[in-house]
Amino acid sequence: MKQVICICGPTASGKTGLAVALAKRIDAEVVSCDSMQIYRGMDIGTAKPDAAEMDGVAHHLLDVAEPGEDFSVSRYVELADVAIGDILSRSKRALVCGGTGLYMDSLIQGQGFAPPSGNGEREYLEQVAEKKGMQFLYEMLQDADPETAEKLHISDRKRIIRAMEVFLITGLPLSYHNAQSKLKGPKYDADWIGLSFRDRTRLYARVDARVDDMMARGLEAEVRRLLDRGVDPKTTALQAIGYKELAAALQGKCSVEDAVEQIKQSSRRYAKRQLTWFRRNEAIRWLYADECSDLVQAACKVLDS
RNA sequence: GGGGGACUUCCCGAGUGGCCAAAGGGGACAGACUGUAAAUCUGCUGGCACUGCCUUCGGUGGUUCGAAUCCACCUUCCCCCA
Repeated sequence: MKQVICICGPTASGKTGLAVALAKRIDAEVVSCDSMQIYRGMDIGTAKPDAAEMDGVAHHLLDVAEPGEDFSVSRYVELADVAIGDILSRSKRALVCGGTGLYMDSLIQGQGFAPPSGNGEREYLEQVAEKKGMQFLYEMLQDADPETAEKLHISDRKRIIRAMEVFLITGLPLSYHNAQSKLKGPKYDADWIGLSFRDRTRLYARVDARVDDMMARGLEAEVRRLLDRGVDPKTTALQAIGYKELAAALQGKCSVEDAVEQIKQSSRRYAKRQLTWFRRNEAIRWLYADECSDLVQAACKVLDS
């Protein structure tokens, strides 16, 4: 099985720096695993590494889509598979690094995804939800896929719609697809390294400081550029933290100062959610930046063990 | 110096005699998550020996069977007149 290294953890924990340093040490290339760094023109707010930070280490899966373009986990997995294949074919090691847990897990597990709709199934389901209400839609799912329905809360509109969509498109329940996918087992043999802080307040302080830094480096102008270019504020890319808040400020909905506070808070909560996601992965060997003086060495130790 | 107003659980903020450990919102914390994921959804938030008890609504002292709610005085803050 193909061998990869995964570096994950909450935002602002220092993943990028560790990945670059480790890559240089073990002759690896980095495969970014970040749902927002894929967009071109979104650099400051996504903390996308620049040439200096990359320090000569090749990075993949950055700038592969236009803001406004549809993107998804399955597309990410496709592209990342290609990138990893390419890296390994050149006898280098692949270092998957990022904070988008769903993308990373899907990639490593080789998660199969139901085919795209295309026939208006989602639109139809949106309408059902609108006109008949969630209770009705939820009952539809209970009939179609009781197993999934049981796991979902009735307020979980997005997932209920998706589960029903899969059923309408394939005629089979989502739970069945997932079970099938699981049977195949993981696609990669991954060494998992998690990077975090033992003291959460330290992590949050870093998050806040980084937001101030982003503002100092021109995040506001970056957001304005996207809006001027005609990128729809409702698009997925502009739902990114830092972008949605400043877009609102630029549209006069709040002050820039308020937006900045909002960004810090959203970022902290995001970090918290990432921690929740990764914590359930028992394969992760955690490194704590606030109690480890040489993270690269610690990471190498994990890889050797 | 005189007059008026405010002080509620981490924050904002409801509550004007029992149905109040105290609405609602925020934050924090915890969890979920499989083609929008930096998105979306859920739970929880005084203490405990927890179908009950204890401590809490600026402080002290009263009234009352019973007070966050009424009275007196005091602290702090705000506004107005001087």
